[in-house]
Amino acid sequence: MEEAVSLLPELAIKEKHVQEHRLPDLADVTGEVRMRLAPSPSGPLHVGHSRMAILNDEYVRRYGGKLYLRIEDTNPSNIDLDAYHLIPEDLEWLGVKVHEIVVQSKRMNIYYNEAKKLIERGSMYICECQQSDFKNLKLQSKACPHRERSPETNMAAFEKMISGGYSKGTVSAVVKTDLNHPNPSIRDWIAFRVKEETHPLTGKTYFAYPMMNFSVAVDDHYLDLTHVIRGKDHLNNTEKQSYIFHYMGWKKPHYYHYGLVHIPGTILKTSIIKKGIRDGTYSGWSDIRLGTLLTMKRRGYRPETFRKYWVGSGMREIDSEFSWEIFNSINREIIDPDARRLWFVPNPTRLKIQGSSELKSSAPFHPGNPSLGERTYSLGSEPEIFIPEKDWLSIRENERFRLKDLCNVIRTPTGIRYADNSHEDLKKIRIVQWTPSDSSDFIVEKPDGSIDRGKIEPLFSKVKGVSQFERYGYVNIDPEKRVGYYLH
RNA sequence: GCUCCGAUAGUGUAGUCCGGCCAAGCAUACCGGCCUUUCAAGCCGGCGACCCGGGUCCAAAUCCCGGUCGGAGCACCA
Repeated sequence: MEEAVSLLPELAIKEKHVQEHRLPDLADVTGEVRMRLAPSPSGPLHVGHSRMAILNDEYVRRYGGKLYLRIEDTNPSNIDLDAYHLIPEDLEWLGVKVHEIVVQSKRMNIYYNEAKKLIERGSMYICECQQSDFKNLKLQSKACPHRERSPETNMAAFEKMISGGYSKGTVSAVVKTDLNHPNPSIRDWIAFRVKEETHPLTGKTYFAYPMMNFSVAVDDHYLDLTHVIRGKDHLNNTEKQSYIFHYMGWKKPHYYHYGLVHIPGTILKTSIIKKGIRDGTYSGWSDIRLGTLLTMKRRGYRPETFRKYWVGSGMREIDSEFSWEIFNSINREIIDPDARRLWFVPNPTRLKIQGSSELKSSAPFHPGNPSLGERTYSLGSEPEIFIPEKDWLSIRENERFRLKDLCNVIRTPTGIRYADNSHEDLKKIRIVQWTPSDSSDFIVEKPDGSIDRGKIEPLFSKVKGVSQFERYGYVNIDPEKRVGYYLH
């Protein structure tokens, strides 16, 4: 290797420029790791979710081990049945290797059993206070009247609770913590509550559902997780969950909390998207305006882009702004080598090239990759063509400009006239893309919800996937529908 | 208000735990040049940052204290 470097000094220089970010090592790794992704099934995944998926996957790949997908469906009022299959599909597309899927609603008896152990040990009690009373007492660091009841009484109440003996809001199972804890939300937190809704998966089987902090602690233990990576918004939850680990004498996994990312310029909130789909504002989960993985896939983003971006962002606890600029630049690097060039003319203006003999055009599908072939058109004499209205409006009379890969023309008072086909002053004159008169109508849907209508050159039918519309942008095209989805 | 986090160029980050190799690296954006029949890509060069104030130390982006700014959580969501 050293020899090679000295023989090719430019290689050594190159080496310096490809330095990539590497995620920090995890603490206390002994052999394999076991980690998890824990989304709630309220809808498909979006860009924000992709971070936790990629980060966890990266580490399981680095150290070997097991990655669980744990569907957290213990709140029957916030479940979308489609999410149970959409989430694994999103992950597969992202290239995240899930080894096992765990569904919490199928583990209810595990949670009940652990709760009973805590009740026996006097670490959990059943509270029958009014919600507001319970809250007020806690704020004053005072115990509620049910806190010191005997384990037997609590056990009986818990049995009644899980068999449907209480109605919603009248009872809860509470984990004893520390009533003097400075953070009121950490004081005696609720572990189970009654839900009367029908659960999409288990129907009316259960009446008492665990709160996230309880089921997460129990599952993290029984799945024998070594490391947990999640957003900073879980910092308080980590502290709440640690009480369970402490009471049970369980060994805690290592926790990492990455900072929150603000993702500008797109719609991510599942509740808003759902409402929009219901009332017809959005066409579905892959509506062009959304930030779901389904939408991004449809626009032509590559899964590798997500991985590279999130690995580069690391695991710091700083909050940050998602950079579309950088994200798109990563994606561009991946797609550009295969992106065929095409001419698309938005808002076309039809012009006749006066005074021309028969014209022919020939342009490569990719200037950097001649093997992708070329597109050629024979136009006859004095052909009609389309150019973008925007260009036409800014071209002055007598201005000589070039129709790319065709010929130079001059604007006359009434239209355009053939000038020449000199390549000499290409750097000085305006070069405009054009399409022949027999071009197809084509529509480009853009992420801001707007639509560009125009003409696309006939040979677009040979192209599928992401192409680069010259002087316009990258577009993922659907030749059948004659529609493209704007990428960047 | 309370609790807990954090602060490196326009943006995203490396370095911070174990102070010196950091007169701070990389990417992106921007500027200039080359190449090019795209306002794409590529290549070369450039601009640009350790929040502020004290302290410890031979030495601080790194440790300590105070301030400022930003963020998260705050109880029957996950």
